Amino acid sequence: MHVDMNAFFASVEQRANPALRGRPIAVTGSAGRTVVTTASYEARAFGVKTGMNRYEVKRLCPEIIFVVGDNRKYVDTSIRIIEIIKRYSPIVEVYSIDEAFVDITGTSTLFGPPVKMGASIKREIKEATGLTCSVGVGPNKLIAKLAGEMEKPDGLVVIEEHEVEALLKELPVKELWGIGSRLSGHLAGMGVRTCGELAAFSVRKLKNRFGIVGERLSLMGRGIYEGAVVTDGNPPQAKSVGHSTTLPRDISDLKIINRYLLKLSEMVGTRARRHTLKGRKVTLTLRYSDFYTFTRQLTLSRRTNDTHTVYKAALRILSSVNLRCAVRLIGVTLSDMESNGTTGSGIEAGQMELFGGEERTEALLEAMDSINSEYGRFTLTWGSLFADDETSWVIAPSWRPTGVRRY
DNA sequence: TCTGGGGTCCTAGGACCC
DNA sequence: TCTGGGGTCCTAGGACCC
Repeated sequence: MHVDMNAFFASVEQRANPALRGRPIAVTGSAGRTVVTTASYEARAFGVKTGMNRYEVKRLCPEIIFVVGDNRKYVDTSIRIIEIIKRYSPIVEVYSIDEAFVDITGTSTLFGPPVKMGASIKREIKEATGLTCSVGVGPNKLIAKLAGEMEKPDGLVVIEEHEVEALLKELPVKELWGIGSRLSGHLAGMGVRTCGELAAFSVRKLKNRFGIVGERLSLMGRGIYEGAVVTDGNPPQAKSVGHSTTLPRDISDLKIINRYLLKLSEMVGTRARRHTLKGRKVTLTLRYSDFYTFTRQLTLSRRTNDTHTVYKAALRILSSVNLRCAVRLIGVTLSDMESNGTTGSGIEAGQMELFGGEERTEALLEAMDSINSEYGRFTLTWGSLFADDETSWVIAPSWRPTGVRRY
């Protein structure tokens, strides 16, 4: 079963503020250069979509109401919804803040057939939060997800195994979860437009063209999908932790860029430490004013989650880049993670501080983290960040209230 | 005053080693 | 009568997702 909240952020805002109900609203971040994270159904009627900037939206829908997103509200709501879902099955994959897969194989003796169970979940969520969702049921995650997409908002669709083939026959491949615009474009170039055509197409040719993905594509065309519903581990293991930000304006001044690097490194370090994760690879992402985006990566000698070790690595990478023009976006990511452990500065032996520098660093970061977790982030921070200008903290729809991306 | 932010997985080429 | 074959690690980029 797939449970997908309808226009989640926008619906939460409309619940919280009656003046927004029935009106076209768009939830955005707070920064000047922001985009729509969710549009209400009233706004969607005008063609407003996720990812649009303010000007596009305004052009399509002059009466649009922009609402700056409020992460706290979405997280609280999401947690309540997940609690409800978990009453129906222990196997719940929290796929994003507003979406979950549930393995309901064998729950029918407890909750009746899927239709009944789906209706019951929908009712409980509605009662607890006032929000609607779309529920899809199928023989696997791919089909359940597809079923969920078929009726929005407030849908409930069950697809039986024997219905799959007929259903997919004329369905454009792009509608399948995992086939995006690029893949569907390539497939179209090969004369494959529908799932039926995909299923009938030569597996050998697909493999030649797409490698490992080709084989999966062929199965997907037939509605076959092996991926299991994976309950979040405890603790869940993140593969990478990163933060990036689009600057209020394009910047060439290295001093300012460095300050952002420190800030981003601190955010990455804090989050990694909270999950007791350490990483060996530091990636710097830059986007130029012309939107050209690229990454540069560096492997450390030891894993770390220390803010300054990450920061120094990011600085080192930056110094190896010849900036071609002004920078629009900066990102820092820590990857190649391993759980366990404390802070560990991971600096080279030659630079190793004497007299327990590492322990001091750890103690310092621990103290900072605990203060900031109690009083809010950046309550206590590095002196060079004092001059910082406003930055927005947008929540991504993929952000998870629990598990890997928990703050 | 165009175009956010957080992830995962896969590929491909080069360095280096035996 | 040119220059194998196996492997690992590292980096960069691209596709996909919400």
